[in-house]
Amino acid sequence: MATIYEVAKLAGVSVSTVSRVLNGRSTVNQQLKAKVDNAISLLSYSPNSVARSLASSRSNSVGILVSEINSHFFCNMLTAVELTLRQANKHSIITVGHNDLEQEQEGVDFLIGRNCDALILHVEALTDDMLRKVNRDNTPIALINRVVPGMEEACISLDNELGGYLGTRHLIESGHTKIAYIAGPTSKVDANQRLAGHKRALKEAGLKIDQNLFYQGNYLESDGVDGLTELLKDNKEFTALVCANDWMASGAITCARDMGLDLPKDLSIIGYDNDLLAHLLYPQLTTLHNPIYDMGEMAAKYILNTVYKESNPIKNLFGPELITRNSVSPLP
Amino acid sequence: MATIYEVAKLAGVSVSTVSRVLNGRSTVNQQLKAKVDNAISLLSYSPNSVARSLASSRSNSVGILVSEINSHFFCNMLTAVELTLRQANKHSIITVGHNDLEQEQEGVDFLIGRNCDALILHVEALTDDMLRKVNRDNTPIALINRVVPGMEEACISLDNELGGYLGTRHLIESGHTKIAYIAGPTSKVDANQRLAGHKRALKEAGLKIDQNLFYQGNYLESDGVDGLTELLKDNKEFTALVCANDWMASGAITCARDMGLDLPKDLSIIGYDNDLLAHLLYPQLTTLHNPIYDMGEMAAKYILNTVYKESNPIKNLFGPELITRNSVSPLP
DNA sequence: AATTATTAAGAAAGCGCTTTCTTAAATGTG
DNA sequence: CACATTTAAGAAAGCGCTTTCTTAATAATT
Repeated sequence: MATIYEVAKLAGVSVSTVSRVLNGRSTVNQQLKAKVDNAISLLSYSPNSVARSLASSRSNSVGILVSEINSHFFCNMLTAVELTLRQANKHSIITVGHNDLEQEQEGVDFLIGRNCDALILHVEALTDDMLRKVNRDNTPIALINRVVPGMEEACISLDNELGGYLGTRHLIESGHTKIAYIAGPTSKVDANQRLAGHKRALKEAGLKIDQNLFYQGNYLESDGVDGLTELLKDNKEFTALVCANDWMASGAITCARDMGLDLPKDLSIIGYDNDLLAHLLYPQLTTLHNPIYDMGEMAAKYILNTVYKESNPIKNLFGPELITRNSVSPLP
Repeated sequence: MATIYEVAKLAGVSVSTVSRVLNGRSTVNQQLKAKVDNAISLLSYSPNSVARSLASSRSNSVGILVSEINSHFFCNMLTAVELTLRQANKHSIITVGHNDLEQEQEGVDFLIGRNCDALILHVEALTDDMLRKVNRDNTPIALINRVVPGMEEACISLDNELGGYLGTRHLIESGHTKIAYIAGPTSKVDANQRLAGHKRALKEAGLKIDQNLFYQGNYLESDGVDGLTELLKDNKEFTALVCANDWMASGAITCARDMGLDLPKDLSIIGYDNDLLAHLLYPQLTTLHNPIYDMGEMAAKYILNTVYKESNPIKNLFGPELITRNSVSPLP
């Protein structure tokens, strides 16, 4: 790899001049600029961004840390973030934290050590204090799916409670009154919010909350199977089932079919997230759209605003939207 | 952020000594080491990897460039690569090329400029020559799903032809003789290989290749719908359908159901890739497993061997495996 | 024409580390 | 005890850039 010195030598100018044409800042004489450009292409020179970054303490790249990378959900988010940043000529450095405190911590350190101009995080293990500290220490942060007190304007999140409410209300409006629920893990804020919305809808309709119609799941497909199996025991009565995410709904659908139920006539099912799989299921799943793509885009735009002087309008709270397909049937 | 100087000052030693304990190379006096360790934790010092990388021209990170990041396929691969590297204490810098020559080129330059010790690439636009050049220029490369003459040992690929053969042979063994085919784009090597395998199986069984039973698709779900619609026109006779990937098979299944066909009795369908969606479809899809996770892991191991002196056994060619589910029914 | 203000380009310092070179101390040898 | 050999720690150079500081040349002002 050629260095800036070789370019300067070949062009017969100083390195400062080369640096200037490289960065297009101060005006450089046209002829000199031409010479430099020529030398650059002759040597097929490409500046070393590590050196650049060290010297300028900027890097034109933002660090992205996600919990996992093995689901469509995160891919969707990453695609949006990467694309938005790329369009602004910024690079993405993507790292994975596996929901583990140590790994998330290490990931953040790595990204900061790499001179990232900012971070976009989707993390669970790091505490609010840690996040606030990083933010104070001169590395701007955007947070997805999390609200940290004191840095609200940097948080892009989803109104999970509203989604929970809308889903259950849809069932109620379709005539259902006996509604079972398979919940997500209590350790996750979003799962609790979704459940809270469900309860609000029941309450509003004057329906009682029946602990017999509740199953504690963990967001996995198998929890849908186990949950519905459990709920169907003892001939409990219900005509509709709310699952806190689409994967559990998928498991429930498989289970219901295996039990010989005719969907959606015998049982209406509703999911959450509008994952890619929702429209592949049979019957196609009615669910709540989780606009994670848009949220990723928004987080990127927030960073472009704070670090790179753009001025995009920012929206911090996103609303889920009911997507009606074929897994809910009205009760007469 | 504290620097190595502050650590040295606080510990009362020279920066060289701090650097030595940091890198654990030459022996350092126990007492001094203790002092340094103490100073490090007192200042919660974390070395700047940009500076480190510039000084040592190593970075302990490998660059990963993939075509896209919005599919389960790539996520799977990335997960494997990231995990394998992480376990060896190496970091991953992930970038996306969007199958565009300029973007792929830029991505490679970015990663090299970031002093990546090596690259793992899943690219289509970059030419063989370009890849060989990068490889010669001192940046070791591993290639996934591509074979570049002259650097075979760095290429991890799938025997697509074999998969094509196995799928069609499975149908033939189940008694089918009239088999339609929805192909992937001719611009993709893997698509052509899959088709070649299909033809070999037909030939071997003495069946003729019928152009009427062929549809040219593009790997999209909608191509499955369009393809089957087209094939069903004019009452063409066939009892089985091979799709060059699972997404097209998914489209075909939806289409078949919409046309009132009873699957798999009226039509056997087989896919390719064993994408996550395969087991969600109804009927669950018989398909060929594409071991992309294992391939990603292998590519990472190859890099660990060449750059970081490990010595894992390397396998360059992976074989697909038939996964039988419920979308193929035997003909009497 | 003499002075000041502006501009363009070079010189050099510095970003935060690693690593080679040097020096001083500790150890071994006859 | 004088000398050679090994070892541990510090000094300093350098990685490839950016950016501030200088200086020289040009333009503007009175």
